[in-house]
Amino acid sequence: MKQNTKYNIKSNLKRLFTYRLCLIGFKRKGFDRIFSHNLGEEAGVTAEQVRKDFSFFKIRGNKKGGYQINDLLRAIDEVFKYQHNQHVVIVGMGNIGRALVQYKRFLLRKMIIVASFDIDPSKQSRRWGIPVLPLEMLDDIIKKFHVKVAIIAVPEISAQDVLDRLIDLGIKGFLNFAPVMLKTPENIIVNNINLCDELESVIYYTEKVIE
Amino acid sequence: MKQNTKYNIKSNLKRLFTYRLCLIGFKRKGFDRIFSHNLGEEAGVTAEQVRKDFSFFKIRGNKKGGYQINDLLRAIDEVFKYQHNQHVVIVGMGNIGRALVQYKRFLLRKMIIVASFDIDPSKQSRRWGIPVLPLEMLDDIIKKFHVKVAIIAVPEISAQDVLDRLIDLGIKGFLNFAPVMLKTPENIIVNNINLCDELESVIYYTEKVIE
DNA sequence: TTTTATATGTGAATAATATCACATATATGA
DNA sequence: TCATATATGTGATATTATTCACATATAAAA
Repeated sequence: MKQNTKYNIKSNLKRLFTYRLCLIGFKRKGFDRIFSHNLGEEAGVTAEQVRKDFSFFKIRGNKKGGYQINDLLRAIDEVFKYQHNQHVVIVGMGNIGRALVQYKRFLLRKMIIVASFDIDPSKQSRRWGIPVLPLEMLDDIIKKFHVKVAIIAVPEISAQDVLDRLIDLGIKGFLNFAPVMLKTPENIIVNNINLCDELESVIYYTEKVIE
Repeated sequence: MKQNTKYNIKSNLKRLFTYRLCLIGFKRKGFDRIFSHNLGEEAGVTAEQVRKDFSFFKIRGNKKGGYQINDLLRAIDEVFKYQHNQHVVIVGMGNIGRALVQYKRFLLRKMIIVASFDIDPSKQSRRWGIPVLPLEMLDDIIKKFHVKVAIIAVPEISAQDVLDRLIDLGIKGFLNFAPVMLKTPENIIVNNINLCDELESVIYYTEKVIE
């Protein structure tokens, strides 16, 4: 299995996120135990799929007794190495960037946006809770907070430049909102989110179902 | 192939988006013809994959001559039925909602956010270009603009209620940013975007590569 | 015009993923 | 405590997705 730039989140990992979401829902409803059957139904997969996935990630339940929800959540957190906080920087303070720095949920999962960056001096204030800094300060911040992951929310025209620069400064993983295929060396992870594509595919399938 | 709620974008459709992105890039660089080999390299897949995908979507090239980029782009647009504008509503004017209504790129793909909605009366102004309306007006707008697709950007606690209400009003497809598994009847499409999951999976793979 | 080199398009082969089926362990109730 | 019903965990099987391999068409060159 080649670890490469051109890269999709493995579907079993994706399902693990879904399971977590479902488990949190079940917990909220007062359950503390769950069976693969219930979880599968909620997550939209078969019970066997759930068990196979758990098996893959070395998560084990009790024969006949199912799974303790708290155990499962802890085990899933374990997969994501939840012990320590993760520092993240974000480059580009446009619409998307501003939304993300204010997105509180990252904190609940111990992902901390330590600073944001923009070339536009007029944006360089503390208006949005965390500092908006000039790109010259990337090096300092990345070193100071041991940042390994960055969010790219710049216009597509400058995305490749920003990426190259961040890789030089030691960033290994990217969440990219710019609609371009970024070129990277081996062992650099880029997860692209293309909002247009996401909306468009909804429209595509909606029309497919309707007709 | 069961069309269901619990639902992932087919990977060949996803690749079609990637191809488009690459093609736009090639075009910008001055190319007007492309071979499956080039496109595959750029998109991070094999040339055979490119051809199989095109074949699946009934997109055909010229033996020996490759593909005209403009033809390809037109054919891809055809897959997405690009002739007419698509009206979309968005519910929830928090961080994410506000970013999306200002996101210009939707327009380039003829996806038009015709109105946004929020229960908070203090948000009900025209501050962000399009009107922010109370939810009571959903029915009017959906009828007036023949809306079939909605973006849900409300807190998770109210997402299911909003979804149910929108389904009642005839919405068939959803782009959902609330981190919950929404329950829907058959033939309703929900595409979930979970920003925490996306960032977290970058971190996951980044740590995997590093170690 | 004819030749030739080369890119497409697609069945066949392979690989990856998901489901089935059942042996095993154990929670539950008698 | 013991019997039993039932949920897990996982090899075997089926399905789906990708790659291989090559016949075919044709753009480009002679």
